[in-house]
Amino acid sequence: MTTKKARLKDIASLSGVSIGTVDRVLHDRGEVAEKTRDKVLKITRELNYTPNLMAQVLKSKKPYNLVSLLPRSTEENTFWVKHPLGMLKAMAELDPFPVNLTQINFDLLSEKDFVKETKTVLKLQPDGVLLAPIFQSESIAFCSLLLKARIPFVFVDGYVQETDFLAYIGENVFQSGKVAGQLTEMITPGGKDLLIINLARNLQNVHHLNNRTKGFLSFFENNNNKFGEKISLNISDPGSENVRMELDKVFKKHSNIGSIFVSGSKSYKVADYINNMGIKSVNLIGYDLLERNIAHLKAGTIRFLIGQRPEEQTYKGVKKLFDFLSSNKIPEKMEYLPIDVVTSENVDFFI
Amino acid sequence: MTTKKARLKDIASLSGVSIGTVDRVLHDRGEVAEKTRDKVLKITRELNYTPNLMAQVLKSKKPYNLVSLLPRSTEENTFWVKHPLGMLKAMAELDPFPVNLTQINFDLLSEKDFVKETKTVLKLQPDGVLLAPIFQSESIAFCSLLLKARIPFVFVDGYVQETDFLAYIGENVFQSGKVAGQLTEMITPGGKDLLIINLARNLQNVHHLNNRTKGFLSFFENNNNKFGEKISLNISDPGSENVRMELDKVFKKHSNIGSIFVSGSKSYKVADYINNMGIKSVNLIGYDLLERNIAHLKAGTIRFLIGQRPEEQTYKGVKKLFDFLSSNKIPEKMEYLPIDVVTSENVDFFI
DNA sequence: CTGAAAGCGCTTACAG
DNA sequence: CTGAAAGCGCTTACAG
Repeated sequence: MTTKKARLKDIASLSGVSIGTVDRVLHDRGEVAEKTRDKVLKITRELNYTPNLMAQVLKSKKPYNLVSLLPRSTEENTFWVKHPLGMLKAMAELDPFPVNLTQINFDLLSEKDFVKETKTVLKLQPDGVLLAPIFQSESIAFCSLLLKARIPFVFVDGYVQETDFLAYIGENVFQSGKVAGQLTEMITPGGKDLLIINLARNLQNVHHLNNRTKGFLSFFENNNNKFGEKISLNISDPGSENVRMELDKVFKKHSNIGSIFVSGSKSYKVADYINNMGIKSVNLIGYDLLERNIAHLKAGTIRFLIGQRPEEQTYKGVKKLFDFLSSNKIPEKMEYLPIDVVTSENVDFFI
Repeated sequence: MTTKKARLKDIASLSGVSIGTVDRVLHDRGEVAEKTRDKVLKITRELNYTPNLMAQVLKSKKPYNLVSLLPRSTEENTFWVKHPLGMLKAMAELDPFPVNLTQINFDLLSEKDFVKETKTVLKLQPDGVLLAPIFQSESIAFCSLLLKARIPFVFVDGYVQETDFLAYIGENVFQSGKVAGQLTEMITPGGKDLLIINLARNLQNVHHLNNRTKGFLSFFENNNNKFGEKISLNISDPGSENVRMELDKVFKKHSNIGSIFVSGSKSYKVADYINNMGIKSVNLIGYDLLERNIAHLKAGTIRFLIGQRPEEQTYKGVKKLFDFLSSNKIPEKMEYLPIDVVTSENVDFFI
């Protein structure tokens, strides 16, 4: 273990050739006699040679160009505001290395804009791509172009099974729903009804939210069910007026609701309603550490938020792309991040 | 932003001197005329010069020698088994850089051994030290020696206010107790008694555990108290026989216990007891993702475990030492890691 | 007080 | 097919 690192020079002298030749062998640049090649490779293995990254980087002028393609954070949807921070953190750590990152954004609600921006990405001729595959079929098309151009890509937020992605970093959606189910079970008195709300404008997201809801419900399957009715509500127009109307209807019909599970990141909309109506003793469980969600968490209207570490997703995504490009490191393909259970008392350490 | 990085050469030509002189100025190696010095510094600032880490590292042969001083993980106490993993992860990431790490361990239960090993550390003449200051006064003595030798040190697990540490990475102990209190409040039916157990052999740890307990109790101060009695129990001999005896006494006296809070990492001992006695519907909340705790969590005997990310503590500790030594980066002094709320449904993503 | 040169380990033309 | 040399940006003796 204390042997010094082997250098090209060492391999060269042991093989009886020059370092230029060694380099040609190691980089498969051809023009080397079979016999020389074999000998050099043998010695390389014996010496357990790994290149000195410092020298390699110092020499090579060509930087790696990474491109990210993520939804734009908007007034109406601030979930995506954290993702750039993770990328910046990764870039800061990689500062000594020659890497560039170009951030491209698209409109979360527009397939057309997504397709347009995929073209922008391709024009940049990136060495690696970080992608949130919000739109399924459009993402498949884009990824097949990346594959053809031999550009590795990493998914965050979600993944598309049909593509040849380098890695996915993000939530296990089903299981995070199940965690929400467990928390709900713990804090809801027996006999009460449960209200399950899918609240999202983007229909493409439905798949995602459905999986969470399935996970949520799955928790109750094998537990002796101590609750009353499980009421499902889909709200596709998240305008406050519409949310109020929809919830009015439900609460008029059901007077025994004990807990509400909101499968998307807009639980604050439901919390607003609960506050406005002065409804007491209903437990609200939602997702994502948006400012407005956190305000309700601290005020007590929301009991639990489940966090999916958006920053860590993009941070790790950038790192994995770089490690793959610079050292050929093949990352673990599916990296599920921890499902954070966040309350008013520990939220400050998560932000 | 797209301006190329300035090099010594650029500063040299703009200042009308050689790069040797520029280097002398930047490293304060003296022997430079005041006037030259000023000019060089001015240009350096103007060009926004930062040295090329790659070239710096490539040139300098001298590696940084880090030393860690942590308790040994034992059969009886497996809490410390995770800490080395974080350090190894950091070292793997720092592989291209010239850093070494020597791990020194001591007996968690012996001040004498700790003092002995501090001497081992000093003999190694480290460039930086990572330390778990288990024994207060002995740690103060050690740290003052480090200070005298101008060796920076970072605390994990706990910190000693009286010393001049570079950084602390770990839990906010009081607040983590408060989180436990909140969870307890959420899942315990009104009117029930709460049992609070300090279970640890090492008396030095009492301060630590007391703080958690204080945090736990503080949660109930400002909430209208819906619970019955709060029973405190200190068990200093964690032998199973003794634990059984102590708990027998308590349960004989109190028949209305709704939840048990164990302030240390040995909640599995209490869980063992609960299982053996066939006690039902008591909520158990403990700390740390030890194997035996996790087994009880999955089996349902423990409801919540609170995690303090031991791996991340040492990982970040090593990184901060390296960043400080190599780039003079002053880290945030108090880095409180998130307080993880762990249940049977999300535990797998934490291990 | 200052400059010129060697060298860290690698890659990249170029000469043969 | 192979070797010798230049150079990436920095640091470190050495000469003057």
